[in-house]
Amino acid sequence: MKTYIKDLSTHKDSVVTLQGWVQNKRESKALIFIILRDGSGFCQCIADLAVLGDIKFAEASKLGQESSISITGKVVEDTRQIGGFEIHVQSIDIVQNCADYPIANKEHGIEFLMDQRHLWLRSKRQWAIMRVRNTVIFSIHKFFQKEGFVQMDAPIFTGNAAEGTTDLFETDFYGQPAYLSQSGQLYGEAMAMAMGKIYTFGPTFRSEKSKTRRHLSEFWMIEPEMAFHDIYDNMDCIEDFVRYVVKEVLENCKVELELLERDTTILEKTVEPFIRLTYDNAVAIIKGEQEVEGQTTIAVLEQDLADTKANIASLKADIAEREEKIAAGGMKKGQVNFNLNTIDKNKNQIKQLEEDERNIPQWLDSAKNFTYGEDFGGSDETVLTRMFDVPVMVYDWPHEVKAFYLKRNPENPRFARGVDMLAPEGYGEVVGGGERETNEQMLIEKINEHKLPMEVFEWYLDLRRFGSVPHAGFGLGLERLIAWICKLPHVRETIPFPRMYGRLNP
RNA sequence: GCCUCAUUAGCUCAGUUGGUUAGAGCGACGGACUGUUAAUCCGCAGGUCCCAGGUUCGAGUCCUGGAUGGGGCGCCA
Repeated sequence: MKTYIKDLSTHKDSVVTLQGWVQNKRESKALIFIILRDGSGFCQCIADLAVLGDIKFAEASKLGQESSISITGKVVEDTRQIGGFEIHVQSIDIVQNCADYPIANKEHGIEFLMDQRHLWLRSKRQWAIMRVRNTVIFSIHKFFQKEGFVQMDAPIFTGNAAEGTTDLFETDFYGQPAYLSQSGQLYGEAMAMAMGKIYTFGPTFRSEKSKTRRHLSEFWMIEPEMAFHDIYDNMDCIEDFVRYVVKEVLENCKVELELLERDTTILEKTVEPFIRLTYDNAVAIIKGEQEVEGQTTIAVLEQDLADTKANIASLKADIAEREEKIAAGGMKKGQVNFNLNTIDKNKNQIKQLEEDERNIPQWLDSAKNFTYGEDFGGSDETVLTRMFDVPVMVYDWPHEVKAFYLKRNPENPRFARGVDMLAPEGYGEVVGGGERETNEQMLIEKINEHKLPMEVFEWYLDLRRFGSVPHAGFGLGLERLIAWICKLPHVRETIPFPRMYGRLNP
């Protein structure tokens, strides 16, 4: 039976052997501090010259970052350490000593890190994110299984587009064109008529040339579909589902969230009811015509812009002050380095803030001039969710802007019964779904309206000919959910090897 | 497809109005020192200033075009 770092608390004061990699190392004449990582966690190991002897100690002191080793030593409680324990080393076996590991313990640029993705996955932040991803995936399955859903796999090769507008990746399927799946939903509907409640969990491909923090070319989507469910049942399901997953992460990923420095207040708020708004209502809020808790979006955004400007000014003042101090001289070298590093960090922050400074006025403009009847843009979602601290569900959309398969509101046919769930803190659309059209004639009209080839939808129309029932479902973007839960600046860090516009390797 | 910002040492960045031999920190390497938390201190090495044209007595700096990357819009989860 092997021992892992996560289980050290059960081995207090006994001697164990750990196998792993040198994450970092500090050395002196008689002591070496090795931060060992074994995939399950991180642990400081102290090697003493008096214990190891000259030869072994010299070997250990030469260990490069990410060298692979096996360490035997005593487990000692030490509250200063991450896991609360450290190892007093008795012996070290070197599996491989390596040198010149490319990723240093310092700030790197995103392009460099993405090129080193195969190695970057080993670093602490990425370790934490991948473990949150694992917990999210596992809890998604747990939720649907406990609710009686049947998991199904939709095909990845498809002969048609579910929604004509999106760009598809074309491949060659024995001489005829085929497209990589951009949604398993239509197949999910067929399966729901067989199983009652189903969910898909699979990869999705979209060749949108989008370079934003929310887009990947290959991402994972979860698509439940439920027979005898309407739009309101659907919203209940979305809410229960998202609440459950967030709760599971909060319970099982404490160490990871702490490592990511995630403020969990907003996540804990998901126990409260989510906000439900009709499209009309949401538009009024976006345009600043309707207040939320005494404030309009316009006022909030203008305040955000003012805050951003003030932040930039104070960071610049801080830099100037530090530069002045350094120039004045008399500072120790260590202090100078510290100040230089801080200046670098501030400059990076200023760059990000300056992008906000450029973007916020655009968003403000777009919100003020929002045309009723249009779909929300990314910035409109940001503006809307900025007003609330729980997820927002917007439903009953103008039918023209939504997919052909959505049901019309029988009381007001201008609206289609779609629903989008927008995550707080500016993360925007995480879920899109709705109640499906059950009337065959309405569907045929819509397919024609969208200029889609009727023949490939014949099988889909069969679902309306044989025992058609009200049904609803939604699609959840796994990476967007993880990005929000971890509060990451970009979805690219939520998937082991991201595929996006301009990025196919490694 | 459109808009915008950027590209200088292995990495993160300075480089003033165009002006002599392009700088710093981190990392690497050599040494000193220490229950250290990105330790600290001393020393040393390290450059096709993204590419191609142009303006100029003179270009890292200005202009034109291109490549690559960041961010935003459209589109979407």
